Amino acid sequence: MLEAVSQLNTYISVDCVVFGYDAEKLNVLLVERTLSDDEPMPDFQPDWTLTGNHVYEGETIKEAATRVVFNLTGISDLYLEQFKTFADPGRLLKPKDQKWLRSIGKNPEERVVSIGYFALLATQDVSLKWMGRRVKWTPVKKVGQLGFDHNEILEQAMDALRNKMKHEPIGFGLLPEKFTLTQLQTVYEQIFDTRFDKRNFRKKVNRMKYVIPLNEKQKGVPHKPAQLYMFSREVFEKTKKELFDFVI
Amino acid sequence: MLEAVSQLNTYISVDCVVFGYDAEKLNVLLVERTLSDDEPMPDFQPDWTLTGNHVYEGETIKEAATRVVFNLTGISDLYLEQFKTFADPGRLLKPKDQKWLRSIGKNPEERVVSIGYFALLATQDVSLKWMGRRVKWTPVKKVGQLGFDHNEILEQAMDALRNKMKHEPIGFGLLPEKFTLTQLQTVYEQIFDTRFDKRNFRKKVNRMKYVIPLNEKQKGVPHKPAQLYMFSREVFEKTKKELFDFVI
DNA sequence: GCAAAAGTGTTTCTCATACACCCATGT
DNA sequence: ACATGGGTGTATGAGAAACACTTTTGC
Repeated sequence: MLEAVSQLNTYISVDCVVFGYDAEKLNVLLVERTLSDDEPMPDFQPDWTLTGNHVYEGETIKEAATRVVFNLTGISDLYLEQFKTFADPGRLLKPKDQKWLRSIGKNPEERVVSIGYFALLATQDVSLKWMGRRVKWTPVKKVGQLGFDHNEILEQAMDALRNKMKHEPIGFGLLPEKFTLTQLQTVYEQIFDTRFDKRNFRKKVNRMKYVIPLNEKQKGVPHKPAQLYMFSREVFEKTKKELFDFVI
Repeated sequence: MLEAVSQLNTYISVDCVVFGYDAEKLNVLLVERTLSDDEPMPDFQPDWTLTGNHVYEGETIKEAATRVVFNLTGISDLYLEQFKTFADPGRLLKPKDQKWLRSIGKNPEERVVSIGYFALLATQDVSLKWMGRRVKWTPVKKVGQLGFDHNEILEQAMDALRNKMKHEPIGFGLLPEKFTLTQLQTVYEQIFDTRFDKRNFRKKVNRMKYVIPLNEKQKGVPHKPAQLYMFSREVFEKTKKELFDFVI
């Protein structure tokens, strides 16, 4: 039984909001919540939660978050950022959450600290791994009621994502390595729920020396094939200027 | 003995990086770290740490952070933001940290989660409270070696402060309610370690409708007295526009 | 009257915004 | 040939940046 090893730290967990963009919309990775087989509980209807886990002994919290994402996606080289910690008493008071806590042998009165991370992926790069539970992508706009306080965590992750995307070039993390300018524009339009003018958007991107055109075009599309681009973090780090813009 | 009450949560603490601006430079609030009187330990030289405390039973983490700041400053109406959580194993392995942990009856092997908050104040609004320990303002640029991993936490708080100040109007939290434009400019110059052109700065601030001139001027200064201004969060919330600027 | 900081205007250049048509490909 | 998205230029207005002198007060 693994639990004995990690017992000491069952009160520290990481929850990962894994965002995956599929060329049309933003999705989030959910796993089914069931009770362990040892302890069947017929009145527990499975539902869905964000992905998360305890932090193991000796493991840093970022390692724990990386492990959680890797176990489900096989990907470890991705944008991953700690955005907020959830540790209020009574954040897991719903009857179903309490049942679940008891089923894994936890005292449901005890406070659980969840450190929230969000991660960015292009869904096309991923094939989901079966880890003994059902796993699925769900469009963020269609997420229903989640287990624990995960609707709250998802909302705050979206806020953090939007905020960061406004000022730093992380949107590329949602695209495949080679992408078209229309794909890039669509990512921002989807996440900010707005539209941009194509010509102005491209003029702006043109000034960003870290968005680099490749000697390559789309293939097999039933229209004029688009130029492919890549993002270079190295060039970004060299060319960015510090800015000062407390907002009007 | 208070400890019995809060025993369950000694593994969750908040650390508050309280920034205070004194019209010249940015300071941070430090408290002296000593061992409890019951357990004198002659080879433990007092040193300094950020302010922090356990989270009490039934208390939210933000309440805990507010309490920590209030106990030392008497102020509860201030900018306070959770910026990062520190929970890695071995973050308190220095011999002095281990001694201190043992002195309060904690197992030094056990992981301690610290949720980091930063707070903003004008030092002139504050008279520090004696809470059984020495407390002082120290210029951020002159902070020496702190206890625990608090140098790391302070650095990350500075990063978070700078980042937020670039894009949101929180610099006002470091000034008294009524301030001059030169004071405002100096805050930003100090924190970003740069200089701005006075005329251009004032033109920019002029466009910010939420920086409101008062019918009041400085008094008793040996030069032309400056116009006083205040910040209005309400006006800000109404007039800000969402912006889109992944940085060049 | 002098020391000290407050306050103010113009020019130049870059960027944001608004807007409509031709191009290359697959079927 | 036609349907589909790719790709491009110009004009206008706002803001960023650079730059030097006059004003008001306390002493």
